[in-house]
Amino acid sequence: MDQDKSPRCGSQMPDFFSGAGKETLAAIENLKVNSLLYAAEESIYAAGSPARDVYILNEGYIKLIKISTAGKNQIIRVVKPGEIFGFDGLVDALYNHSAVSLRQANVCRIPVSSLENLGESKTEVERLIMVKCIRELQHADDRLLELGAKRSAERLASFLLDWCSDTPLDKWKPLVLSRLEIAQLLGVTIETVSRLFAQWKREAIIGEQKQSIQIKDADKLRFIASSN
Amino acid sequence: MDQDKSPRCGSQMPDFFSGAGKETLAAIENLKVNSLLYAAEESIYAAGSPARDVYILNEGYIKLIKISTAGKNQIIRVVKPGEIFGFDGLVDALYNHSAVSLRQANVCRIPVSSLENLGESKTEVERLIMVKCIRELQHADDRLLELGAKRSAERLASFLLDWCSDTPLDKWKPLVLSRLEIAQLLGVTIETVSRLFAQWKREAIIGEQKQSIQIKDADKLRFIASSN
DNA sequence: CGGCTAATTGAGAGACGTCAAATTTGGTGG
DNA sequence: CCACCAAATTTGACGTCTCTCAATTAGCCG
Repeated sequence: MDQDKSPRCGSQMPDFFSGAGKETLAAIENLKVNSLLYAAEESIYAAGSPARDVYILNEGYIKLIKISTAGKNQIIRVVKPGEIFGFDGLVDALYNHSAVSLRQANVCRIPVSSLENLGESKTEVERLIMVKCIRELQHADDRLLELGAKRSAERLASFLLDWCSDTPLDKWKPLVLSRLEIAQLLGVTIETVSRLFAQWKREAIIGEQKQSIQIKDADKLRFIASSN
Repeated sequence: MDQDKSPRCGSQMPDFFSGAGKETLAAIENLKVNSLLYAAEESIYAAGSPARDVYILNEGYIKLIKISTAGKNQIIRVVKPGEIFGFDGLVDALYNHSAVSLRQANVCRIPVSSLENLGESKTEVERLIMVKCIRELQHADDRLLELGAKRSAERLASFLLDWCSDTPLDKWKPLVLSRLEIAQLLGVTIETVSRLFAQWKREAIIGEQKQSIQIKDADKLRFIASSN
């Protein structure tokens, strides 16, 4: 797993650092961090294990999950290409959640220790991480509102709108998540998700084919997303 | 509101900076930021308004809230003394949530612009904020699990355990939140909270007197918090 | 074409929300 | 210090959304 012939970060500098200055880019480049390939459903790190590395997702999708003492899975967040994740190690000894690949994924693994030794560039990297953290915190705020104050139809509708927000209305958008995973993300059951999908397909609000979805009636979906 | 005779930050350096070096402390001191006094239920900033300042809570409690399009309130987080909050302005133009004092509160207001002009110390402040952000993100992870995967009794039980975690079992801990606010924090109704309180008081799991609570049977409460 | 998993669909139960009324609490002024 | 009022909390009865359990169907891979 560790030694594979995938290109190292240098040859495909992660999006995450796109805002960094020249010297920082060079410093990162110098780390010669290898990128790793994960198949679907592989564990990248587990909650409670030593948080030695920070990760950047080059390609594919990752889910960050937590499991309740009662054994229920909750998907905290879906990581998209270009994003950094797993930075608990900058503050704590252990990861606070688990990371699992949704499908084949290509990630850069950067040891926390090498970030600490970046010298001049360290502060810029910390600034980038601070910025990313603030954004993620805003996203977490939004999700807390979803889970705390909305019904299942509203949650699913806003999820679909958000998921397809980068896709033209007449295009198909790959739905990387299974029904179960959507359920675990939204804090509902798989049956509830399935029933809403079925209903909305009948009502021609959305379409689905071959793991891809399309929003056919965005207005109606937006109405559902925000109507008690 | 702006001009009040409360001491400025300098005379009571906020806890948040306690980890900072000498020079940074001096630089912050130099900002001569005034502290502000808020009565209960006053707005400190509103979601969607220009995020010009960062705040540090010296004394009292603040709730960060969001309101859904359907009009439901969700408490995102309760800010405790020594914590920084409202740092959206470091990244975005607008606040992503609203901040309201729970009771009388004393806060330091620091313009984002003055943080930008800290010179040498800027990077250390950014690092402190990064650290705080990562911690808050971990806390948000935990709350997403609560709201997404747990029943009302489990949510309330873990909230009480968390709220009282700094208090000896035989001491009374002031409960700053009303029933309504607890409900808005946990994503349930006020009636549900009230019923659980009543039941647990009957069963001598908790006690309550004059806005303060006490956990009488921590084991039982922990069991409830983690048992489906 | 079988065999396996994922997804759908139905029926029934239960947790929680909603609505309404009763009770307590806290604050105010006499 | 007490009476009084408004707001907060409690309690009950009822409805409903969502979960649970179970059976069926669809989709996919060898």
